[in-house]
Amino acid sequence: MKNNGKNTTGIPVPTIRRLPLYLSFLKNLERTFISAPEIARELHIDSTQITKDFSFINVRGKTKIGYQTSEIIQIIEEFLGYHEPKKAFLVGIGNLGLALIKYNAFSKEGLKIIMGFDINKEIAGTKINNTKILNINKFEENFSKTPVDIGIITVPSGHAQKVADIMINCGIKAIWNFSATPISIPDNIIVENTSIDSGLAMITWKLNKNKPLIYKNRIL
Amino acid sequence: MKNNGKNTTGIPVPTIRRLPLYLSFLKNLERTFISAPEIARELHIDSTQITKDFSFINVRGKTKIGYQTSEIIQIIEEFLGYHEPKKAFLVGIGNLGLALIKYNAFSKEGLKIIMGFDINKEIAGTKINNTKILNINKFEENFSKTPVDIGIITVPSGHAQKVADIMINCGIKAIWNFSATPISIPDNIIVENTSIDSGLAMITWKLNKNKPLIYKNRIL
DNA sequence: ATCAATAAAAGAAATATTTCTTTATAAAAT
DNA sequence: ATTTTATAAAGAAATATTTCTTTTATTGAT
Repeated sequence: MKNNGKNTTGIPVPTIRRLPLYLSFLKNLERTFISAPEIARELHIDSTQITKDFSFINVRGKTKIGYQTSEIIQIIEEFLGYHEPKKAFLVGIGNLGLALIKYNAFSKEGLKIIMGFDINKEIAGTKINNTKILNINKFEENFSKTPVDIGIITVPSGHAQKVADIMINCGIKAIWNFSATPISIPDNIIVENTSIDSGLAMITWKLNKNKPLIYKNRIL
Repeated sequence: MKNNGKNTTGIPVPTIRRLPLYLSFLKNLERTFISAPEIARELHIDSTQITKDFSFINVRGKTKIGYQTSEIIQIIEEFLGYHEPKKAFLVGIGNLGLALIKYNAFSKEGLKIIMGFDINKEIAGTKINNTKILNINKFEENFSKTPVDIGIITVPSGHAQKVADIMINCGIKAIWNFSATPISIPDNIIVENTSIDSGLAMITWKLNKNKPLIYKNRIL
């Protein structure tokens, strides 16, 4: 099967994945200016990669001084759309679903989980952190009333596809899939698989190899 | 800063990250044989990439027939070390920490969280899913008694480095960091940052770009 | 038995990403 | 004012990864 989509933006996907890392680091920093080599030492990322990453999103630094932290933060947040919050429905009020609903950081990162759904009838009608939980059969109805951009899937593997189908049917734009099973979706819908298992795969593989540094760059 | 570690194994990191995906897909499959093009259609990954990935780990298929599912499963599990379980201590019994401890799949994936720790004195002494929860000041003591390979960090951002320091001090081999803040570690310790934020960054960026397919390969 | 079709395998090519090298610049020190 | 030093910036090179192309093998159909 061929796949003809191209990364036409010129900005590498790994760069985008590193941005939240920079953001988190810089926000905990009590400094007005910081140089790329300094960030490099702390984050164990090659310093030229940092300057390259910054240049992709048009963050400019001053020779001998470094980059202005507030400017980097502002530009990254702007780039990632933190200032125009996206709404989401979450399906699967298990442990992970609960964790995500309660995860405070999302609100600062432009994500609002405005409703949760589950098959379990006992939790339907309850509230978690001001987020209403409803039965999954109310998904479509609520979507029509208040459409959201993102559908978050935190159900057990076996049920992920069914949930995805409901979301697709409603016309959702993006699906964030936390289940271990990959889901089938039409090509015009955005999917992001955040698989905990992939992290575990990396760590166990590194452990088995028993080498200190496996790959050039720590943050893929 | 230069970084001289090389990926000397020849097997690409993205390939390793895709392995759990194949595994999950194949385990839900009631088939003795499957071809790469078929997997490709389901997973939306280029079929030649699948054959390449399989060839890296010495999975061999038969022309016109495809690959034997049980063989792929067996080899991937072997490669990722699922058969020789790794032990872990987890620090930070918040929502995410709880979710991970209760996450059943780990046991099948070669990870055993054998103890949990937190600063909250109220939960010290309790049990979650047969996993003892203790005060963080008991970490070192328990580590000496039953050393583990992996330390899992699920504390809020501000505390991640402190926890990492405790782990490093005990001589842990690998740290799996779920906090948003990157941690500083000596180069001989394995780190894996599983950042939920990086997934969110991707999804919001894709949404902002509003294009159907952003990158050639969906699973990085 | 031969032919057509499907799919794996291997290698080549293309692309993406990282790393290195050089140059330019501005601040600090002499 | 001049020199030194730290650092950003830009481009080149190297490397890694993906995608394409060709070859080969095997099944099933004629």
